[in-house]
Amino acid sequence: MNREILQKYITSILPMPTDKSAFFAEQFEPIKFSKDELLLKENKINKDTFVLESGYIRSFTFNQNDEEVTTNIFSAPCFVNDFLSFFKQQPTSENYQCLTHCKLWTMSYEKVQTCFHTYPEFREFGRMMLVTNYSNLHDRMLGMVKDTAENRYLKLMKNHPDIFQNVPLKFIASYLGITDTSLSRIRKEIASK
Amino acid sequence: MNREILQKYITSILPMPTDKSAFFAEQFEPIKFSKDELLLKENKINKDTFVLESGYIRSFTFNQNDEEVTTNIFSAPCFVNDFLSFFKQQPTSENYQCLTHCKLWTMSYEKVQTCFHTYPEFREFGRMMLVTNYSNLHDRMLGMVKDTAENRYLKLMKNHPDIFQNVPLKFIASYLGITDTSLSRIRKEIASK
DNA sequence: GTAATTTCTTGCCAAATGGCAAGTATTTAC
DNA sequence: GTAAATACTTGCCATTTGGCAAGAAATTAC
Repeated sequence: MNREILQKYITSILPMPTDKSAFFAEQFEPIKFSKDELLLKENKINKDTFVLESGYIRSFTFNQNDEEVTTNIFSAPCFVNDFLSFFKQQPTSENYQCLTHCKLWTMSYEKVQTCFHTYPEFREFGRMMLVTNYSNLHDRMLGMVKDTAENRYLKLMKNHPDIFQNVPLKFIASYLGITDTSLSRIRKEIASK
Repeated sequence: MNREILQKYITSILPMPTDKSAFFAEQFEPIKFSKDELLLKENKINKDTFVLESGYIRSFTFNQNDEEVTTNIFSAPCFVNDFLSFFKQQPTSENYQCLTHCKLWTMSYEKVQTCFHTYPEFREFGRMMLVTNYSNLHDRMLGMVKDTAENRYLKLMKNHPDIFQNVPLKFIASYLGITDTSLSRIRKEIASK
């Protein structure tokens, strides 16, 4: 595992002096998960925050017909958390599942709180992390309202081509809000052009 | 205008002693907008944060065909902000338009920063505000992926029946990710049951 | 390496949603 | 109060997406 990747990711969220980012990166602990392991289970509390260094994770829940729905796909580097569950220390309603072997950095809720209280820059960092994640989610929401399924597919393909090499299409389809059958047809249609 | 409403709303986001919430409520200034006025314009920076006391606001942008798309509908009490534009002080890509006469409470970016630096509880409040808004957006996202258009309509009807009395259906339809024609048919279908 | 499992594609048809245009209802402007 | 503008509904038909099932392709387990 490579703590410099973590440090660089921290700086990408909030630019700061190297010694600061290095110190904050020091506060995380490395952890590895195997494929198919669950990082977080529904009805449990998200007690640790995670930063993904390498690998792929999805979150999923169930619809009215008890079918799995993939709600998010995480590709490194990024935070992997249910923010509501983590910051309010209340149960989550989703499952977080590793789709590949995963390397992560983790920090306990208590330690995060301590850092918030102790280091002003860490607070700024935390705030920017939330704002960035809010903004990403907002953009995804806009896509759901503005774009066709085909355009959502094309955007994901453009921004995260790596996901298509590492995550089964059925999960990607669900994440895009369509069925795997439809995604297969959209791909066929695009390929024929 | 009624500052107690603001104070109560602050407490609903993060429970705190009355004197604290009263003090924070004091930091906001009242402001009123007429119907159709723009609170925030695309390409401008979101320089003030707003809390809506009464009235209805929508945010909108444009799709590839230059058609307006309603991205959010705000009903009191709630924060009305482009968080990315506000916290990063960078231009927004959306327009925020009053759909009725609106009463709001406002605080400048500089004052928010000062309060963050000065009052630990204000920081906590700001964090919870972000987490709450993230969570609401996340739930809306889940609805887009999990629910049919009809179910999204029914949920909105259940959780915010007041919106249907105050916001034109064409904006609601767009917000739900469908056309006004489809919404009209869904309503007809439901009424016939 | 082979069998079993999972994933992906495709054909058939159904259901949901959209586009357009006309007509009705409601709201706004003066 | 009346005319104009806006919002909403509806019919007709097209397009998109879904459901199911069968088969092909790829991956996994042993």
